[in-house]
Amino acid sequence: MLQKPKGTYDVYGSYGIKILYLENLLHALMEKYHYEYVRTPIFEASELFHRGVGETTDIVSKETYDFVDRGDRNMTLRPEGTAGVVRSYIENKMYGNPSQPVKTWYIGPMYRYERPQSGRFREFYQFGVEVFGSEDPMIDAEVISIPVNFYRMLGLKEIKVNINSLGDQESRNAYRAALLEHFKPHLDALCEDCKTRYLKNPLRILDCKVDHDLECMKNAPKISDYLNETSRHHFEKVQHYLDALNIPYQVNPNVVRGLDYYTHTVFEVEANVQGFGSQNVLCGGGRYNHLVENIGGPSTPGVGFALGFERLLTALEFEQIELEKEHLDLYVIPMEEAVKSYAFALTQDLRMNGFSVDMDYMNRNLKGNFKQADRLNASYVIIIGTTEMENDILTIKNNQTQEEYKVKHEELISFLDEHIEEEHNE
RNA sequence: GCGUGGUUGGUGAAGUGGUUAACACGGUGGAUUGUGGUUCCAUUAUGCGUGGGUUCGAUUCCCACAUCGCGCCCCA
Repeated sequence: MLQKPKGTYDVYGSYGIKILYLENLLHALMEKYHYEYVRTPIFEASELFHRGVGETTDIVSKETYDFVDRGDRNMTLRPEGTAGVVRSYIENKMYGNPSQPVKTWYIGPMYRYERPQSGRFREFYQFGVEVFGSEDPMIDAEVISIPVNFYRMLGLKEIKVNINSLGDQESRNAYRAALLEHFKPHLDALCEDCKTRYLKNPLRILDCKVDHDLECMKNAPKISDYLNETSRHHFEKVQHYLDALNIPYQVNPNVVRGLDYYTHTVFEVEANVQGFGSQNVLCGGGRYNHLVENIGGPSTPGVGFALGFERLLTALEFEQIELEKEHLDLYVIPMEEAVKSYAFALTQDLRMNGFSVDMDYMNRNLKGNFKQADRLNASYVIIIGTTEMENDILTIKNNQTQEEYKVKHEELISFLDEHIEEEHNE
């Protein structure tokens, strides 16, 4: 038996209904926020993902899906959305748009060569947002508000917003130096991973789960003490605007995010779901004022975030939140061979009039057909026998109340408009 | 990449070195119920992840591989 590749999954059945529901919800939400849709290639020149990300590059490249195409070009399946959108922003000269800032959203599959784990796949779907061209802290708050509102709409109650500021380049460098200085005498006490982090990415030591309780972790220097005037001011404004939106948050100095390109605001949204394990961060993002420049564009500030679908759906499951159910307006039952084409044509006609309609294709008996109608969660059932066909009068039954009606064929649409409209309004 | 536990039908699963792979749900057909959602009957895996080995014989033992789960690394 051929199997799907490791770390991938098929979408079908009820999972498909959920995914489409989430996507439609996000689509509608983005229209309200007035962001524009962008779609970039699933593969890009490898170089794109290896630039602007700083010194963790060697690690990052090991976790991407790389391949050489027939023209000997090094290509990489995108591991995230930001780089591609930034590339597109530069290449299409969106910085020249008369309308600024440029606010974009995207949705699609991403690829990382990692060991699959709970809520983590090699092919996974992300939704994200990137805003270019404004340094206003209000934009930071707006971007944070998007996942918060989205999760609220879904009914996730136990969410926690953690924010932090890494400051501008100057602040960040000063802080980094202070961290190195602080941990130097304690190096022996740190775990092996943290020793590596000390060399590669000292900020991430603060994130460590193993050394969490060490004394030298607790009294480590705080980024807030190293923010210069501009950075401090920006961060205060972000909080001010979040307050204005009534979004609860927590300033958490340990939120540092993985990559080096972040400046000023960084944030994560966690789900505090029972039994959800270590993978409880639902989304993350921040401001990147130098990324566009690093990738070869004009100096342009940016803010963005991304959220994963897989982990979100796991969280919704844990919280037992039900999304859309399968629903059908009408189920058509032909009672015998002779009326099948009549029933078939009726089905088609009703579909073109805006109803969701299905019918029996299995030659089931009446009992089996009612069962099928229940399975499909049909609101109404139309039973067609020879009598119905000859008189052109249809037997239609409300599947919940079991009320039965006889309706002339030509009056069917207005009958349904009336009755099914009611259902939708309930 | 490292460690660890799984892999039996449409689903949840029990089980054993030797030909009936339990039970439940679901599916289909039939009977009964005035046109279904009740009850009853029948039927539903020549098959136990893949490949090799041990054996007279393996779904059951051993090895390898694949894959899923959990933890670690990493998390853009």
